[in-house]
Amino acid sequence: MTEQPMDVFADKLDRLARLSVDDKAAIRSMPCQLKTLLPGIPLVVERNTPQSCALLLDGLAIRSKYSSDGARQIVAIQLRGDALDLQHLYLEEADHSVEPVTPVLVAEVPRSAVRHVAEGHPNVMKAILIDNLIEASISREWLLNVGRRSARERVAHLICEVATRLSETAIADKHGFHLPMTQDQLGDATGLTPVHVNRMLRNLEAEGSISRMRHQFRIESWSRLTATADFDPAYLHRDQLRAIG
Amino acid sequence: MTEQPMDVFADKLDRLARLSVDDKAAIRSMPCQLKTLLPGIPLVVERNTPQSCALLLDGLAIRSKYSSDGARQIVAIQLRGDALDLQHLYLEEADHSVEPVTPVLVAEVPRSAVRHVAEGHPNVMKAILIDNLIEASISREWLLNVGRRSARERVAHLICEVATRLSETAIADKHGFHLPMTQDQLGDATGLTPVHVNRMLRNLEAEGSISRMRHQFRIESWSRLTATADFDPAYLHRDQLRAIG
DNA sequence: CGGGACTTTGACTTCGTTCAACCATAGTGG
DNA sequence: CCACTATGGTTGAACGAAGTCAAAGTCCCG
Repeated sequence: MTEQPMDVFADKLDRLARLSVDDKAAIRSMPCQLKTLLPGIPLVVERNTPQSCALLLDGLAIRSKYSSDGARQIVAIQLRGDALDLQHLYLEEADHSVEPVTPVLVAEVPRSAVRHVAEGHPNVMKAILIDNLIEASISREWLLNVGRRSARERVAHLICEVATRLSETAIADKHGFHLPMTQDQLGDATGLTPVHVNRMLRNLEAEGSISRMRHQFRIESWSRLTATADFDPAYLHRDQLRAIG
Repeated sequence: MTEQPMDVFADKLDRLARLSVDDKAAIRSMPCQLKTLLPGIPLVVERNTPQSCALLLDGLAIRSKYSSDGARQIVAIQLRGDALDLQHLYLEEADHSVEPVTPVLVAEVPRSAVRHVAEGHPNVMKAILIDNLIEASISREWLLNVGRRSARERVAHLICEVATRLSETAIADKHGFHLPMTQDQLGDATGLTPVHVNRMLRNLEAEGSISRMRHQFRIESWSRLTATADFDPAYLHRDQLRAIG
């Protein structure tokens, strides 16, 4: 993390929509505050009005919603480099919560600053729009996953997605990566119980698709895993991203 | 429909983010083509590159995704006044399909025209962003619905959502509205089989929450229905919309 | 080295699915 | 005007995938 945090943000948005030198300068000039947050300390709380946007510099976070009887549904997983609260940039009330899964390092920018830069720089607004379009595409795929796939397929699909997204940021190649989520959390992401997630993981291990050691995953057969997961990465719209340069 | 189609579009976006006279004029000047499409003729096909954005002037449409074994998940329901393809404005490949449920009347605008206006008019871009933010919030709620609620709750929740959204456009009050979806489609929207949807509908009727005649629904007890549905309309972000005037 | 959080396993239950038959309604062509 | 057909809705019985409950087992951290 030798780079300035706002450089990371500028680069991220630049990959979504080509930014001018001026656009990038505006982003870099935004005030930001580095924070480390621990699991249990939410970044955004459902029904509150968020006052800042955070960029996830390190660690793992989840977006979640709760039903009135306390059941949790995880609606997205956020990895290093993801923007954590562009979702609420123009909404008064947060419709879901964001919380760390591991200790996270974030750069917090006042919402007003992001709005100001976005409104004065069409390319920035456009990049934020595209970021949201991709996030929305991912939640539609999750809807298909949870609504129409079997338990086995669901967990395999989640593993495929995380492996693919992590491999972009070079934190993992497709053959080994760290996913520090508990089986309880994996269940809340897939609409299953933790007990059943466990059975499906062991099942995927038994058939030789993956192997695990603690939270370290290893893909033993990408082709078999994607086949059982019905995984097609088109919904991630990775082609949309310009190469990191 | 005495109004010009692009006036409807301008008004819609104006309710999401205050537009200037100039912004609205730009929208009105976009070329558009009225079309009537019948069920079975999709507006957008997954994996294609959409060349236009459509505004739904009348009728009912759905967004859907298919798993490789042919199962369908409906990921959104589009009502009169909804924009049908702002989702793909800046994405090369459609990640889901859009198809009519009833005959629909749409106004199609070339994608390039929408992009051009949006890029020259920050408020328009902002309105499009907000539209997408709200759509994304709805799919997160659907994820909670499908992932964590019982069959009864799911169908009750869907009915609450449609009733609420329809009541905004004054097509329905909360006590009676037309929802021309088959039980098969309701199942694909809730992650259930049509047979079970039927049982749940009859169940909701039996307890006196709703009544039906063909596809005409009537809410007999809004409080009971919302209670069984665990329905809280906050996720629709209706407060975000400026009044129609 | 003791305690708490997480994982694993087994036995049993349940919610929703599947399969299959039957009914209702609307549209069609003779 | 009425059979004929198609599509969608309704119901029941049997089945099965995933949930629930409970008890061990494992790992980490203080």
